Amino acid sequence: MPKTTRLKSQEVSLRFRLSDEREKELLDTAAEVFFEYGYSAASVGEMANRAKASKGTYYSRYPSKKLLFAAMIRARTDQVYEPLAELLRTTSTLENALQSFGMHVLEVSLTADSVSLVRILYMEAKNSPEIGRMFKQHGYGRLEAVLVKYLRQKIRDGHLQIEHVTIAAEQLVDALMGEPMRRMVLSLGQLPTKREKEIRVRNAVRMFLAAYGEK
Amino acid sequence: MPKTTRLKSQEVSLRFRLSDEREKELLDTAAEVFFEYGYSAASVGEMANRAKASKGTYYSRYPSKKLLFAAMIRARTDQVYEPLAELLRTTSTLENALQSFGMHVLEVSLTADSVSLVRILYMEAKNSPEIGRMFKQHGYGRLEAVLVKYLRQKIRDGHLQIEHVTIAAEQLVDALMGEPMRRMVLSLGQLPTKREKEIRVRNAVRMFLAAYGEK
DNA sequence: CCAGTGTAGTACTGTGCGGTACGATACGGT
DNA sequence: ACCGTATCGTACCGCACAGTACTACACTGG
Repeated sequence: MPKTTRLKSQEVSLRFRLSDEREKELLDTAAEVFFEYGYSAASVGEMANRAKASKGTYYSRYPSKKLLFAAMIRARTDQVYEPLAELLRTTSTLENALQSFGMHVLEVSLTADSVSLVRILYMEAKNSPEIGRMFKQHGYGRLEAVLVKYLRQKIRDGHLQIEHVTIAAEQLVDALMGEPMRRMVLSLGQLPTKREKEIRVRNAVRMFLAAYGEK
Repeated sequence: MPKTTRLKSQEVSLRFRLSDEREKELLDTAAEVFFEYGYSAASVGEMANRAKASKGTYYSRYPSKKLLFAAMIRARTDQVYEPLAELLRTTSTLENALQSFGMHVLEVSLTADSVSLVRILYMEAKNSPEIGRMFKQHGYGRLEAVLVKYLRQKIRDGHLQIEHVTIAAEQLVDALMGEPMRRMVLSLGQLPTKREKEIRVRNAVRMFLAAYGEK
């Protein structure tokens, strides 16, 4: 904030050519430390050490630990959930489309990084509801949106009959990844095997189509 | 734990008549503070103040903050999930049984307390996998177990056809409470209304029966 | 080669916490 | 009435951290 002000007051600045890269490094390191210790126990000094930076550098770019955290969350959320925007462009069967959508969702959602992200978001959303809102909006809300849009199309085409589309979409996604995600978040085991993912996806999709598909 | 040992070694002790109550108070206050601030940011001093106790009292009963936390988690987990043991004793229709099971699960899982519990568990399980295991074992694992047992019975009776019973059970429960729980944990809104609960339960159960029920 | 700017490194301040120690007190059992 | 024990209240220690300040260096553009 003070920095921004200063930049503005000098109008044009030529200082930040490599700075984008460096900013990414700084935020990645911050994420690493935040994810490892949790918000409160994470120390900005530790981040500085790992990033071979100094606390001053962090504090010159982000006026407080809290705002550093927010910036990090925003960057990571975009990073993890952006790839989902393109899903379901497919033109194949309904079943195949949902099947491959499911696999993609599991693939992208069950990485160590996104698990850490989810974990810390769940915790910090308690006292910062805007964090929760941000995650809904830029995070898993995207996933839901793309699925709902697809489902509505298929309803118009007469291939599906769903009364509460949003709820149905949420329930499909939850059936897909609820337990695997919980297992990861609770440190109860390794990532599911490809085989387990397939079984889960197939069962969820079948259940969904049995209830809402044309017959 | 040390207390228990001491009791045992002296065989019969007459010291702790009121102590059970007091222990509950101490752990409840600890939970309050832990839930409010998160593990790291919670202070034992604050707990002592709120409980009109002294830090010494806490430290005489629990040798460290971490073990206090563990004791608290254990107590809360039992407290929240014990009532689930009796579920599904019902003798009514399959659909009605699942329906009422679903409503009970939502009822018991979506209280402010159990949401706080889940939240902090998700966070702390990262570096203490035994916390995660404890929660699985004494917590939502009970829920799963009772459902699986019931489903197996109904499979034997020929009312259900399920290949992967455990996965099916998990997916049913996730479809039931995934989104409402997430909304609570992310501080995205109020508890679902009775009407929303009913819709979610009905849709989940229908989906489940459409896939696995006799037809 | 120089001026300007960002930053690593480090030292410092203030604060708050985990954990300990201890005196005063209340109370139940003999 | 006396003893033993648990606890309260409080003061204390050591430490770690957020945030600040300053110095020395490195780079970049002219």
